[in-house]
Amino acid sequence: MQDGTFLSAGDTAVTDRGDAPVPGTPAGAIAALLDGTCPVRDVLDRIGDKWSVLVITLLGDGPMRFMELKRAIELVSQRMLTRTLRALERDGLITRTVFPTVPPRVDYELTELGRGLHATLAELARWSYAHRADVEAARATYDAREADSQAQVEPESLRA
Amino acid sequence: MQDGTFLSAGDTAVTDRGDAPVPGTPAGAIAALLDGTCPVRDVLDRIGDKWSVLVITLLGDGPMRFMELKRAIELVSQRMLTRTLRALERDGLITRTVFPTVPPRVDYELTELGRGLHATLAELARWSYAHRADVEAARATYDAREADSQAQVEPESLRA
DNA sequence: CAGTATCCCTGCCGATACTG
DNA sequence: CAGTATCGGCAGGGATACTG
Repeated sequence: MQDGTFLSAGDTAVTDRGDAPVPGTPAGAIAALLDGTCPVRDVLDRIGDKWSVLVITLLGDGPMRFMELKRAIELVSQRMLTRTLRALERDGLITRTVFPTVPPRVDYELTELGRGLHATLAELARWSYAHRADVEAARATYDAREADSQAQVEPESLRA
Repeated sequence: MQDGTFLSAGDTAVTDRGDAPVPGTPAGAIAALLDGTCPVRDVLDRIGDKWSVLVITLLGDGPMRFMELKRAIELVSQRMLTRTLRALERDGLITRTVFPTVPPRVDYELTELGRGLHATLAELARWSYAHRADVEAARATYDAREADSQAQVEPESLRA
């Protein structure tokens, strides 16, 4: 299974660019990525949704109960918070502890696995934050060019 | 602006867990994250979509032209490939070079910024791949528990 | 070849109401 | 408090047809 592991996520380090000429393109790995066969896709799907990263981040500072999370995020609907928590629990990233009191109390906490992802996400966040100016500048430049090319087509509306 | 930077992505390293007790919960940072004010959300949105990571990965091995990418991914629609490439270009992650030949030829290539993200994504991919078994096991366990609890409700259908 | 334009459908997600 | 159930909007993304 060490043929076309997506992003060379396998055994060797590939932090920099092309260390291998790439045979023909890892078509197998790509197919796997789309089938849901690829473990990378799983994580991508999880962090791609609107709330998971937020929850993982909040739980990075220790366990919280349902309403604590709800109030902390505040813009999330009850439905989505529940779904998000269930998905994270299913993937073994958080634990769900029910205290059979009345009213009920449920604590959510990162597992060891969850803390690992939390750390990796922090890496990504750090990169994003460090390069926020570059991205913003790139967008400004791009949008300015767009506006210019539009300006050469639209002026007729002023001559009407 | 060093109050509640999301995921502590600011100036200090936080690779491991909670190094600060967290005052009250960084409500401001969370609001910013949802407003689109947060640079982390930008990256999350980008890598959260279906094709961006794939494209960045493929371009990690050098420039490619439109049809090369299309054929490499093969399941992507023309429409979505174009949109993905435009978004990446706008964010300054790739460059688009048009050769005014006939038929036209367009090359896409990672920028310096893009190569940085490529490296960070490789980190994430490596983590995902390294822990794929844990996630799979967690899911199996979870799903088995689910099936069990269902089994105590459903049997009536067998007694009908 | 490298796109743009149009149609359409699925599923994500929010709002609301109800329950143990 | 901590959920589940149901309805509905709308954006992401695919299929197809057309263009420079």
